[in-house]
Amino acid sequence: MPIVVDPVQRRLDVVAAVVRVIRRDGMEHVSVRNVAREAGLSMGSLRHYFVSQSELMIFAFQTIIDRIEARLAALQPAADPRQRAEQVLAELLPLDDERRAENEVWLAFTARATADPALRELRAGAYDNLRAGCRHLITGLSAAGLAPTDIPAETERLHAWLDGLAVHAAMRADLHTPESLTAAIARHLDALAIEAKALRLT
Amino acid sequence: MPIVVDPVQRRLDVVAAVVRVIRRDGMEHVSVRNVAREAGLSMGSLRHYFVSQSELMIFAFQTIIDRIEARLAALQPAADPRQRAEQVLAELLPLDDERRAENEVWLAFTARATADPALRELRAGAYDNLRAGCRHLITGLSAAGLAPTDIPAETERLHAWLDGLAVHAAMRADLHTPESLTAAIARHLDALAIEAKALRLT
DNA sequence: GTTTTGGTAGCACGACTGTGCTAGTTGGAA
DNA sequence: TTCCAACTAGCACAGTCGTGCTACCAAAAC
Repeated sequence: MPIVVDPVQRRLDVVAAVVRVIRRDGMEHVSVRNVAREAGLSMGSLRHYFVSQSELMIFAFQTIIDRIEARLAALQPAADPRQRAEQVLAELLPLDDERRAENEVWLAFTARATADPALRELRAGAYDNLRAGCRHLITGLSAAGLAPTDIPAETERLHAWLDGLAVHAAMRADLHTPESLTAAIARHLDALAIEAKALRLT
Repeated sequence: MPIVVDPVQRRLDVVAAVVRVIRRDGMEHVSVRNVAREAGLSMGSLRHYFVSQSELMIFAFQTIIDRIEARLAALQPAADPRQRAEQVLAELLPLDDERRAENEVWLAFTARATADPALRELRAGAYDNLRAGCRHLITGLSAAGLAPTDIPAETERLHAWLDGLAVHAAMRADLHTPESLTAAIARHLDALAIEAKALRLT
């Protein structure tokens, strides 16, 4: 073997190249050749790590998903449900460059997944996981009297609001600063608490 | 001239073909050839109506945007702010096949617009218009005591929730029935009213 | 009648696509 | 040393891409 390079790391390097191409040129320019060039590999070499383009796309999407879920899992869970919710939601919104990139790429894959069965399945799984995470947050808040007791309804509302805000942040990054996004988080959580309190009094 | 066909109608027919290709095969298969075949035209004929692919894409996106905004404008505005809000929000969510198709295609264009300056501009304009519409609804609700008085904050919240729900409906059409979507609208508007009332009492 | 105009059709070109395939190269194992 | 597996490189093929271009046709204008 030549210079020993961890094959796992190589595959991740290729994913990084995919991400750069998507962000710079758009999903429609993600070809085997472009990715190979971006990764500094020959076509043949790239094909040694990914036998087909579809395998490459699936691995790239899965890697992005894994990274986001790993970051969430690594959070030191706050005991206070309100703090916990702020923590998790802040982790899921594009508050820094890394997450801005992730968010853009996520959207690109999400769109492509509509017409690609394999990507569709990955997307559905990620959707379900995020929905479960939202439900968990709402359950905690609700138990503390900080959210209404209709768990499914508030879960759906939080989930839709969260993804919508992420889409908006990707569409108009100039209008959505880290400050405005964190403020939006606080506002939604405040609203849930106020509503819960009002419902309790009736 | 041969059979006289309204050139405006022809262009709209081509847009319909674009929509079908996007829904059936995905945005990456929208080529001049595929669209021409889908529209029952030769390549040369298609190019008589659209000199370039980019002009075709821009016109198609603009047409979708116009159609949605025209449908909104055609609504008989209810006097009651709550009914008005329900009316408008229901018009913007994919409650029937026509709007499901529009929603899917809208998402595809939205993704493509990230790397295409011309589409980006159209998208930004549509975003601003929808945001203004949300602001209008919130202003009416707020004046009637049915929404908190922080107009910008509630506008952003409504807008994000709305677009997020539309994305979710496109991603998991099976989980988002017309019934669940209209229920979600009612729930969010109820929440705004409850919150407004609670804030007024403090 | 001829000319003009609006529309249709499709070939040709060069560029790019994914993938099959062969050849070569390198470093550790036998 | 020989051998082998991991890896790199890139050519070849068939197909698709957007677009430039010419040819053709039918009806309206002249």
